[in-house]
Amino acid sequence: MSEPKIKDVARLAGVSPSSVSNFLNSRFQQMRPETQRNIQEAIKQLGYRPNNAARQLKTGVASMVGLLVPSLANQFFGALACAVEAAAAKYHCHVMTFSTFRNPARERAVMADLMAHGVKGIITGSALNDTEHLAAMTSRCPVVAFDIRRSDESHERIITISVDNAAATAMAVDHLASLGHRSIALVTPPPQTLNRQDRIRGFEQAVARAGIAGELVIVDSTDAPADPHGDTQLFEMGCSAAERILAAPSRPTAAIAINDMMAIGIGIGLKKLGLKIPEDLSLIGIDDIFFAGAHDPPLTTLRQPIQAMADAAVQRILAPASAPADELFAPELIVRSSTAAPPKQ
Amino acid sequence: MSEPKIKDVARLAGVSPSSVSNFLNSRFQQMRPETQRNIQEAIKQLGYRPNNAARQLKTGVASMVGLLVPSLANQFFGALACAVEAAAAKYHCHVMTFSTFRNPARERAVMADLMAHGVKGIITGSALNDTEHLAAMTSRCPVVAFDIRRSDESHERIITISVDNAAATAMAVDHLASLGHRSIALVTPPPQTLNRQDRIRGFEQAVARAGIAGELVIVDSTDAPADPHGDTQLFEMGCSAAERILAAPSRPTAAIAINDMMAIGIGIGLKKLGLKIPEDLSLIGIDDIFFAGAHDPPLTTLRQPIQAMADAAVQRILAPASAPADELFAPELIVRSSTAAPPKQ
DNA sequence: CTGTTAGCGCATTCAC
DNA sequence: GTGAATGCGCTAACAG
Repeated sequence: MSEPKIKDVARLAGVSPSSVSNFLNSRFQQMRPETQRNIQEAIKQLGYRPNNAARQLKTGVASMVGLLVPSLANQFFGALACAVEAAAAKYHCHVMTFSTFRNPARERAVMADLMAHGVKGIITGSALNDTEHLAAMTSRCPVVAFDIRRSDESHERIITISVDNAAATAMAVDHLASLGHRSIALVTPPPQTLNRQDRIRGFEQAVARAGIAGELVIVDSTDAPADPHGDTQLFEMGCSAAERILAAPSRPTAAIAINDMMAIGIGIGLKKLGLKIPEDLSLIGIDDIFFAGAHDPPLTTLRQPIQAMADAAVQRILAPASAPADELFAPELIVRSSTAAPPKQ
Repeated sequence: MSEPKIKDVARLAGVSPSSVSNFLNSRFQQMRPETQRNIQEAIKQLGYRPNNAARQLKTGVASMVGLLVPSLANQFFGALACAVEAAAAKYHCHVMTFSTFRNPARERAVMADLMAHGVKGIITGSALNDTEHLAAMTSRCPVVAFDIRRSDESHERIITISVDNAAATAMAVDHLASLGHRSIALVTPPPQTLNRQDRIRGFEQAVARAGIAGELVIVDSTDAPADPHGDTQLFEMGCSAAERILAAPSRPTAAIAINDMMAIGIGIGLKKLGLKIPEDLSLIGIDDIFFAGAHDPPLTTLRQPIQAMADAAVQRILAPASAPADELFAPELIVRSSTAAPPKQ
C-alpha cells in the first residue's frame, strides 16, 4: 500500500538498486540496453517515483529555488512568480514561492525555511529594509535580488537583476517631451528604496536635459490604508494624488507614475475630478501589468521585460558561470492611449 | 563550513542528539529546565536549523501542501495562492505552488512531483478535463478541488470547495431585477465545466422565477488568441462579446459576465462602441478581483469568499476531522456603480 | 529524565 | 556491467 521504493524496482527488474539509481541519473554509459528496458518497464509498472527527500538528504541539494515576494495577490508579483516558474522549469527545477506580506520577521523566517529546504538559491522581489540577513544568506547559496539594487557595496555577494530604472523615467520624459509637454510631474511614494531613487534621478536628469519643468509629487503612504495582502496602497495613493498633481505650482500637463498600479489610481482619481486622459493630462506608468492594457484609456507604460529578467535570475542560480553577476535590463516603451499632446492653452 | 547538525548541538549542550530532537519537537514533558536552556542556547549559538529533508525522510511527511493553479499571472489565482499561503501558515505549513499553464501533461507531471515531495495534500484550482488522475491521487493524500465540482459520483474521494455558483448568478439576476431590468444576458464561454453549467442553471432558474427574459450569449474561446501565461482570454472574449450582447434578440438592458475578467472586457468593448455603463447597459461580474473595484465604473460583482474557502481547503488537509467533505460557500453581492436602473425607453 | 540504537530511501564508493 | 556496503541528518523506540 505504501509507495514503491527503488529496491522494489530493482527486484522486479532483476537487477540491483544501484543499477536503478544509475539509470535514474542518466548514467547508462555501460549498461546493457536490455537492462535499461527492464528497469524502465519495472518503473512504469510499479508507478515508481524517486523520493525527493531521500535524494536530497543524500546529495545535499534539492532541485528547488526559493522565491520571495511581498504578495502573490499583487499582479506584478504574480506575473513574476509565473515567469520564474517557467524559467526554472527549463532546468527541471521547482520553485517554492512565499509571500512575505512585507513583514520583516516573516521574511527572515521564510528565508530560513527556504534554506532548511535545501533550495539551490533564493530570488527575492521583496523589498528589504535591511539587506543584512540577505547578505548573510549568500554564504549558503546564491541570492539574487530582483528589481532591487543593493544599497551599498558591502553586500557584493548579492546578485541584482533589475530594469534600468533611471532609463525608464527618462524614456517616459522623452516620450512626453516629444509630444510637446513642457511640464511633467513624477508621482511617487517617499523614495525609501534605491529603486525609486533611481527613477527620480532618471526623471530629473531627463527633464533637465530636455529643458522642461519637472515636479516631484511625493505621496505619503500614510494617505492610504495599509493592506499587506492585496498590496493595493499604491492604487489608493494614486487616487488621492490626482488633486495634488493638478495643484502643483508648475501646472504639469503630464504625469509619470512610479508604477502602473499608481497610474491606474491616478486615472481613477482624475476621472472623479471630471478630467479626461489624455485630453486634460497625459499619464504614463511603469511595469506593464496586464490591467495597464485593460484600463480605460489603455495606459502608455514602460514595460519591464519580466520573463527575460526571470530567466536571468534563474540562470544565475542554476548555471552561475554563464553570466555577469549584476544585470540591468532595458525597459520598453509601450505607447497606448493615455499619452497625447498637451491641451492647447 | 557546512551546516551545523543536531549532533553538534547535542555536543555543545552536553546532551544526546535525542534530547535535542525531543526539544525540537516540543516534548519537554520531563526535561530539566536547565537542559532545555542549554539546548536552546546551543541552537542559537550555532545558528542551527533542522534539515527538512532528513526529517521528512524519517517521518514520511513534509509540512507542505501542494497548490495547483492554471497560472499565477491570473489575478484570481494569485489572490487564491496568497490566501492558501496565509491559511497554511496558521498550521506552520508551507505551500508549494505550481502553475499548470492549462497543460494536462504538465498538470499530471506536477502532481507527481508534488507527491514525490511528500506533500500532505493537494489543492487544485486548475480545471481538469479528466479527473481520473486526480482521483488516483486520493489514495495517497487528500485532494481538494477548489472551485471545481466533480463531474460525477465516481470520484467521491475528491473533496470539493466551491462557491455556490448557481446562487451567484441567481443573486445577480435578483439584483438586476430589483433595479427594474426585464431582459438580462448571461455572457459565458462554452459551458464545458460544471462550474459554468451551475452558473447557467442558476441564471435560468432565477430569470424564470422573476418572469423576465434571459438570454445566453455564448462566446467561443476561439474568438480570442490563446494565452496560457497571462490567462487573458476571458478579457479578450469579453471585448469581442460586447457587440453580440447588444445585438441579442431580447435586447438585454443588463449583462452578467461569467467572471470579472470577462466583465472588464465587456466594459472596454462597450466603451469602444460608444456606450456607457450603467446608463446604457448594466454590467455585473463574479469573483471580485481587485481590478473590479479599480475599474471605471467600479464593477458590481459577486465576491467569492476566497480566504474562507482557502481556510476550509487547508483545513480539510491539515485537520481532516473538523469538517464535512464538500462545502459550498455563499457569494456576497458587492454593489458598486456598474449596475443601475435600465434606460427609459 | 536521558543516552543508545536502528533505520527512513537513496546515491555512491568500492569490490566483484 | 553490477551488487553489497555505507552514511546523509534526523526521529522513535527502548534501555538505562
